[in-house]
Amino acid sequence: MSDKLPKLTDPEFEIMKIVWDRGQVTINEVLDAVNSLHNRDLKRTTIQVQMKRLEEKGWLTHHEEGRNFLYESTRDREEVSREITTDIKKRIFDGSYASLVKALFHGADISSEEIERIRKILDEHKGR
Amino acid sequence: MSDKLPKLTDPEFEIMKIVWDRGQVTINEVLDAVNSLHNRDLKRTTIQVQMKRLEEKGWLTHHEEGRNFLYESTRDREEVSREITTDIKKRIFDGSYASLVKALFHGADISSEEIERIRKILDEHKGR
DNA sequence: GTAATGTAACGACACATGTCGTTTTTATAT
DNA sequence: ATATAAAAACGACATGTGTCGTTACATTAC
Repeated sequence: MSDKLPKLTDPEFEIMKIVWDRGQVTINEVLDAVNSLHNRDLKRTTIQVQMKRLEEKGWLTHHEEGRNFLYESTRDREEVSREITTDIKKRIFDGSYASLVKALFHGADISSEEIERIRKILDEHKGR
Repeated sequence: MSDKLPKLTDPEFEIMKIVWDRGQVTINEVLDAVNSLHNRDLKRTTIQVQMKRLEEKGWLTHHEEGRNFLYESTRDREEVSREITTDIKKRIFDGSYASLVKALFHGADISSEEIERIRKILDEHKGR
């Protein structure tokens, strides 16, 4: 259980997603990915500063690779996803799984496949 | 489906929770609740400014009641909860319910009651 | 009617965030 | 060794946040 890191802002989270997708990235890769994925036209320095701040906050590390820095995440994507959902559950739904799930499904059209998958997940937690 | 409002910060959300709990509140009620619930010692002006900003953002309205303002939420609590979970699902789990639920349950000890309740919720969504 | 008390309004300030332009460094190609 | 090109560092700036102190206003108690 690694330490709690400072919260991510939206743009920071977008960058983290790209880092998780690719494992190791240069600033330029992130720049291109952000701009094409989100139809933006951010400048290189913008991404650079964001990533520097992410490093200051402990979410990224880098090492030099020739002329470039290669950045990678310090945190496992799944671990972070879990933390986020758990936090939402606690903060918004008073810790109740059922309340969260109910809010999540309310008025939604879920495919039978999704429902089956979720059932399976439930089954795995039967024993405990 | 009301308009998307600006995101809430953490302190703002704490205030909204208190407002939802009570329906109509004065600034002093919120102040007392925040300070006792979270062991803080915030000043009245702090809460006042927060609530004013919440009103500017569209989350609260107020009317005068004698010497005080009475504030209330413009948004239904459940509706907001739903929006938040749906947003998390989209932004973090690429829209997959199953991924979210899986992350949520990972390594957790859920009571059989909770599991049953969740099963019921699933059943209700069977038909569609 | 005036004093005391409780509220709302105003203005402030430090820190974080999102975004860049410019300068310095470093590596590569001659 | 030097010019060029790419990348990193630096510094900046507007806006948003969290937190107050102080001032002005209204209500209640004499």
